[in-house]
Amino acid sequence: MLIGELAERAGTSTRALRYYEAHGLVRPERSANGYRVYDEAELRVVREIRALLDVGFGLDDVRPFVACLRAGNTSGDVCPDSVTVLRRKLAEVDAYLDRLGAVRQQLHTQLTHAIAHREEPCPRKRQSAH
Amino acid sequence: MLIGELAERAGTSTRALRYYEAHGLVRPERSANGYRVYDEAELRVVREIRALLDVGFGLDDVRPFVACLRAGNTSGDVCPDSVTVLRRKLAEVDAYLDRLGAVRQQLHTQLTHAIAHREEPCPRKRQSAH
DNA sequence: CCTTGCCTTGACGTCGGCGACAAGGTTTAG
DNA sequence: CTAAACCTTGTCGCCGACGTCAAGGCAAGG
Repeated sequence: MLIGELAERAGTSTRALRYYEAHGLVRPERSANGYRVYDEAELRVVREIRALLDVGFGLDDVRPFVACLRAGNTSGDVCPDSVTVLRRKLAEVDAYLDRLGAVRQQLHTQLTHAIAHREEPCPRKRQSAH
Repeated sequence: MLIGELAERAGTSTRALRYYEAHGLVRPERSANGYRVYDEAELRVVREIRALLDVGFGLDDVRPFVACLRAGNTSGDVCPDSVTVLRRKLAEVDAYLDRLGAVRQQLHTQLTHAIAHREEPCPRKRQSAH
């Protein structure tokens, strides 16, 4: 399988695949003419990468999952390093949820307050008049 | 008041103040030697900017609030344009909360599943043996 | 031979809110 | 005179996951 086919089957771009490779997440072989050749297993790897990136992981976070798949597991999640990352990410998400909740609360307060005090008590202030 | 003092009083940097100015949010006068001179009102403006940026607003989102303050209001929230932005931002935050909630759910599922299937049923697979 | 459609390796652009540095002017205190 | 501590404009760096040319090689059909 060449890069174009893999990209399409994995729902991504050739550029992304080369990017992953440059960062050591994918290692295709090369045919005589220099083309990248991927086997079927790489399709799963790339899909794992995509899935994790879509959830907000960075490439570094993804590495353990890829290694886990390469180790022969059917899921990239089951290895200890992956679990560690999952825990950390879950904690990060929780923290972010808290922050966002607080922000939401503040915006809500601000909005209701603003609507209550529409355009302030006095319509137009003479600001520089005398 | 010069830029350094304003920066300190507003809890930000001189770099940030010049940046806001470059984007039309603050307009200091200039003294004879070319120094930026701010009056007290600008302190409130800058604090409004900071507060909104800290909540996740972009500079463009902040503009209406600044204009509202400049129009003579004690709060930057009360003008219609500000209210519009507040509504939009609230909606954005809500949408993001939903997404993050879903992500959290998925991570949680993934994590519990991973812990349940620690290192897969079969300890070590002979992958190329044979 | 030519075109079409793959593939290759660079290398710069993106988005935002600044940080950091360069090279210089001003004012004040010693 | 000089150092210190302000100020000025200008420009590059950052972070991340790519998008988007650029310039060219290779395979295959008409």
